[in-house]
Amino acid sequence: MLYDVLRHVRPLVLNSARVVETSLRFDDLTVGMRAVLEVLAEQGPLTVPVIGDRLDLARQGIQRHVNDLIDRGLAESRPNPAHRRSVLISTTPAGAALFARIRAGELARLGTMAAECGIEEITTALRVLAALHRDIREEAGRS
Amino acid sequence: MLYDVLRHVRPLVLNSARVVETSLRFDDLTVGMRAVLEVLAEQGPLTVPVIGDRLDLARQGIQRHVNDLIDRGLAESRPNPAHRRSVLISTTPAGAALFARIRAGELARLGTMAAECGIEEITTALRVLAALHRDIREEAGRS
DNA sequence: TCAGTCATGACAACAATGATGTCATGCCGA
DNA sequence: TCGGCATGACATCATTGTTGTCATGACTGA
Repeated sequence: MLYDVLRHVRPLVLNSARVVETSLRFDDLTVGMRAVLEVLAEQGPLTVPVIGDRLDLARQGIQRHVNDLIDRGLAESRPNPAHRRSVLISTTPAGAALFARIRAGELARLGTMAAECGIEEITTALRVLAALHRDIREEAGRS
Repeated sequence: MLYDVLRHVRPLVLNSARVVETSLRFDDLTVGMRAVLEVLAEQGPLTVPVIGDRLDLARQGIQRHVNDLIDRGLAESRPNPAHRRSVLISTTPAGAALFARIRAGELARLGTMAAECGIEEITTALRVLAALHRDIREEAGRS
């Protein structure tokens, strides 16, 4: 049963990435940059390794996305009072505004989907996914 | 709410791919080859374009995985009675046996996960994911 | 204080994979 | 029969996750 859940999520991620990507292309963004922008917009200034933890990705790849965002003026680095080398990354006003617009568009599209599912069903799905994610994440960490 | 579902599935896919990949590395397989092998093992002989439809991927990429599988003796092509050029791809006995072993291992690992979720909750999650997948797939197809 | 260890940024190389384009050829419907 | 389409085969490219390296700052324990 969980096996069928996992079988569904891969094409789901693929297709949602495609949908998101076509919208993003207009703004010259990639899905990776969008993911980093989301974390920055929601969780305030963070260091690159911390962003990697949030997204379950290595810091090296995050660094690329952050550099790309800075090049586009969507993110900026500020001094980290707790660490001289490890700077804090945050969105610029332009980056925050862009991500707000992107998310609004995505929410509008999502609003029409899975219409037959009630809020309690979606909540249940979210809980199952969170539990599965937690345990698979732990299993992945063992390697 | 659906937004939070989508936010969970991406790292979930990433981490499950990592877990699966470490097991697969032992057999010199990639996740792409494993995905094709799964479709072949479950849905009998199929043409390359049909496999692509099942996985929501372009036939060109599938062709690479199929060629790799054939190189390893895990899949083979047989004449297609309905089409002279478009051959049918099927698993070899070795391929079927390998995938059965792989899946057994994966199921064993999955058995310990999301233990606090009941069968009806997982069923609900599956239904929500299927509905979301269906609508996002349609949205992706429009581009 | 000092030495060893770790975290971090910066940079590089690589592999997997999905996207895209092309071309020749077989298939199918008008 | 002819034109459009599907298919295999081949090629190229971009994204992205992985891995390794190195210098430097931070931290910990003796």
